[in-house]
Amino acid sequence: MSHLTVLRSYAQKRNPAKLPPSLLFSHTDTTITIFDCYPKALFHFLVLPRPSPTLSVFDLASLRTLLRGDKQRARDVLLLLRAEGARVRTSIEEEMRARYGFAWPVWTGFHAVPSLEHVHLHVISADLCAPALKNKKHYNSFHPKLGYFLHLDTVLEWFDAEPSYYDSMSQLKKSRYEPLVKEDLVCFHCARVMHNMPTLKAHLQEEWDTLRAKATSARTKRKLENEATTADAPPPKKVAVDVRASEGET
DNA sequence: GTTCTAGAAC
DNA sequence: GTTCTAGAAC
Repeated sequence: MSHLTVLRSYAQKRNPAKLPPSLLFSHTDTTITIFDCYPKALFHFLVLPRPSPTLSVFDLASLRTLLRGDKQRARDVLLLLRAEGARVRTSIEEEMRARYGFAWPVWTGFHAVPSLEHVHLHVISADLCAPALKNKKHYNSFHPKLGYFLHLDTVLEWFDAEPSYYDSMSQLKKSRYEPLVKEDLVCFHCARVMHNMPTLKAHLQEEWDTLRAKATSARTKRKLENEATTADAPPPKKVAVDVRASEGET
């Protein structure tokens, strides 16, 4: 089996439950959600639409083939992916709180020029802190404002635009998108230009650490205020020290 | 998609 | 001399 068609092979499984648990996150009658094998963020899943009698693997070869086939059917598939993507996002947010004590944004969208066959919706946490994120293409392909990463809601808006606009966008021309991944490394948090990948990765980690510190100190502050209004609450001395320490950083 | 590595960049 | 990128090979 070629590595280029590995996603198709998953989507075609009659019984997805037999996929290894290290790969399969969840499935429905119409979708299969897997863990990305090379996660580019702390949380990174792929939602795959499953073929059916009215939706062949050829229709699902890529977002491009899907959009250029029957338009109403394409919209229906995207709506299924959106619904499942929303469920996955909710699971991610629960896990974010459990593991890290706060939840941060999650992006759902497609690469304009995919490397693997079969439509796959990325559901990825907005940190881009992961060992498998190694080069400029990896980073730029998920940058939320660059244009290569197509947010699902943006693609759905194409359906309500002028038909000529839909026809134009659904071409997903390589010549339009491929140059984008070669652009400068711009931090998606603060828009600063980073001069190489090691510098960018260290900076992204700092940005996420700051995000976490702010979120958890805000929560601790709220908690302290609540306790202050409760007469019988014991003075939370250790926590109070932590709050002063983290507030001093900002 | 990843790995490997030559040679550019520092 | 070492780090880093980017293109070839898979």
